[in-house]
Amino acid sequence: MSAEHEDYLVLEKQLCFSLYSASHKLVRSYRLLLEPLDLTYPQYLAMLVLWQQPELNVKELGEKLYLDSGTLTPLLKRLESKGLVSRTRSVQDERVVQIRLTEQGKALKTQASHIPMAIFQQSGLPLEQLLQLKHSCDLLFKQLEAL
Amino acid sequence: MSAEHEDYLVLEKQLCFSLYSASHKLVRSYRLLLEPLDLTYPQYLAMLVLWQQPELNVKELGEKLYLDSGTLTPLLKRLESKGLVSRTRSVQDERVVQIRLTEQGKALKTQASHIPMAIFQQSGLPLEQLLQLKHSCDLLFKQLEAL
DNA sequence: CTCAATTGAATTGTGGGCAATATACTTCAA
DNA sequence: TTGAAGTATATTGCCCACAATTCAATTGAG
Repeated sequence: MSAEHEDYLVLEKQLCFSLYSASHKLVRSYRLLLEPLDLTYPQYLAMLVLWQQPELNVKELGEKLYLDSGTLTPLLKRLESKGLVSRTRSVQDERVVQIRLTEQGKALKTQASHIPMAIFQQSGLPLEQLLQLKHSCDLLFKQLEAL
Repeated sequence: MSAEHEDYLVLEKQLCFSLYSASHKLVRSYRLLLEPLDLTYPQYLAMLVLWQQPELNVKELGEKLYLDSGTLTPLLKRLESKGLVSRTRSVQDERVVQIRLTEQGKALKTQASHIPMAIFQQSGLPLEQLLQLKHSCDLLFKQLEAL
């Protein structure tokens, strides 16, 4: 192993660890904000999609969130048990499960409206830097996707 | 709820989701590279620390990785069962568990030496942008930490 | 010196992620 | 029309993440 390569095996120098840690820290920051809504961060992400499109199936939701049914099925069952969504098999194609926002689920949007701004303020970073960070993350995602 | 605030409740506009998705995608990208080493990404992170500092206790490791004993104890037991580390209670203070790299654990570093470069190439982004991304992630982490 | 407070690790319980597999349903071509 | 291939969801099993709790060991104030 060359000394040159060895240098890269240092935790503090790795972008990946920074991204990994920042992502977990962010999820932890959401925890307090989401506690009053009784949602976890992945559940909140699912609700974000449903607030835009109140009815879609598991596959469509998975494509938006980049998550598979092994993750979504139990998550959606938990949302269902809280009365926020309904899960019903499609009549046309019985393989498909339609997810629908309930009235209670729709109502929750009001309580969530302050969250994006709250997180923005907690980040303490200028908007421009956050937008650039988002852009780089999106680009990185697409590059790794393409492989 | 103002329409202004409502606009922010859109998945695609959220930095947090971009960061979250990029982080998961990155971990998935490591999976193939780490498979020959029989390591998961969090296990690889622990090994990175140990390759720099072959002996430290659980608390010290947790401080470096921002993980607690609830995560590390089972992870370290798995590394132990693979013969990569040893776990022994300190004689001076029996509350402390010392983690030590085994010879096999040290030897694994050679097989890992190409990984940082491989990931860099897979990212397809210029070094400068990656460094800037890392810097923003580190800054975001510190800001959220400070609350 | 003693006992209350603190500390380090482990355990428990809940909730993601995700690969692999299973199952039921649908489609399509021979 | 039938059987093979493809599709949508669910299940299982393993691993991480973390809050809350427990427990033993240590420390320190009085």
